[in-house]
Amino acid sequence: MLTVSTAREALHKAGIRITPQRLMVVDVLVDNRTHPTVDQVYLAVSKHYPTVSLATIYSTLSLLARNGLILALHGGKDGLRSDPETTPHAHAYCEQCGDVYDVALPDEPVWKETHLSGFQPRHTEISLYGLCAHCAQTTPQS
Amino acid sequence: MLTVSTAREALHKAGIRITPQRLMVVDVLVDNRTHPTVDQVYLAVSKHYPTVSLATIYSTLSLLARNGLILALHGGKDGLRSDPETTPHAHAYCEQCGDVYDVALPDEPVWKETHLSGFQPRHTEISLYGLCAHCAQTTPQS
DNA sequence: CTGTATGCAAAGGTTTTGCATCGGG
DNA sequence: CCCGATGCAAAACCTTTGCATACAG
Repeated sequence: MLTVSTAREALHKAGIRITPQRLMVVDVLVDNRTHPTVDQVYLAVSKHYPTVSLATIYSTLSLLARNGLILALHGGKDGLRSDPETTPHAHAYCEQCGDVYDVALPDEPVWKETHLSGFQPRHTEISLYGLCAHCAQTTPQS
Repeated sequence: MLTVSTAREALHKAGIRITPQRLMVVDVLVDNRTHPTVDQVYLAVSKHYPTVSLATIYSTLSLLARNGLILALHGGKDGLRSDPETTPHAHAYCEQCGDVYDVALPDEPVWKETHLSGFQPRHTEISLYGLCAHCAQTTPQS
């Protein structure tokens, strides 16, 4: 799980500059299980650092993702979301309310190595689309 | 696997009008294993139906997806792609050349029912990001 | 000091929308 | 015939880019 010190360390080791903006983005994501959109991260950082720009948020998120510190989620329709939990798990997107939930995976690998035919995966994204428990009640059947 | 007649039947059963544009989109996707982007579908349909509009392609693809006739893939960076093969399988996106490959899955379900905590999945998308066999050679390591 | 990161604004690309017209059932 | 589908264009949206300035190391 992401922490400010591990992020500091990892970025330093990769020869990447530690800036207050980057630390602020990390700080917003630490222990954050809400899978925030880029805009939500931007707003949260803005509160403590009002002059930050959206472009910096994008660049920082992609930097953190490239260095394996966070995951980039492409499932929803609100654009990119971020997840500080990088251990394997799936994400459930509610098509009604838009919320995103974590879903645990079995320990066995999901796909067969022999079926990759030479493809070398770097990261995986498993997305479930449907209705969350709450919306399934209020919207019985579509 | 999608065919023109199954599509006709399914749309008719759902009380949805059969239009030449819609049939043309289906026709482009039948037996198509290239995971075409929206634009590629548009161009292919345009060849036989020059007055078709991009908006119609979007609406038709979303219609077919809503009715379970095709899958919508959100993995790549070229926007939405379509897949007429709706049985469970994963997709491998090459970050170098952008090509999309099919990956077979084991027969066992991927996630634990008990971990869905009430979420009702309607469809699933499993995306692998990395380098395809060809690009892995030419671009040894990043 | 030096070169990278930032902020700003503008551009880029994809997808959606509004509305008049067309045409399938 | 009628209501949904289409085509067109504009709008909305998310994300990237270019460039001058600021600042981390």
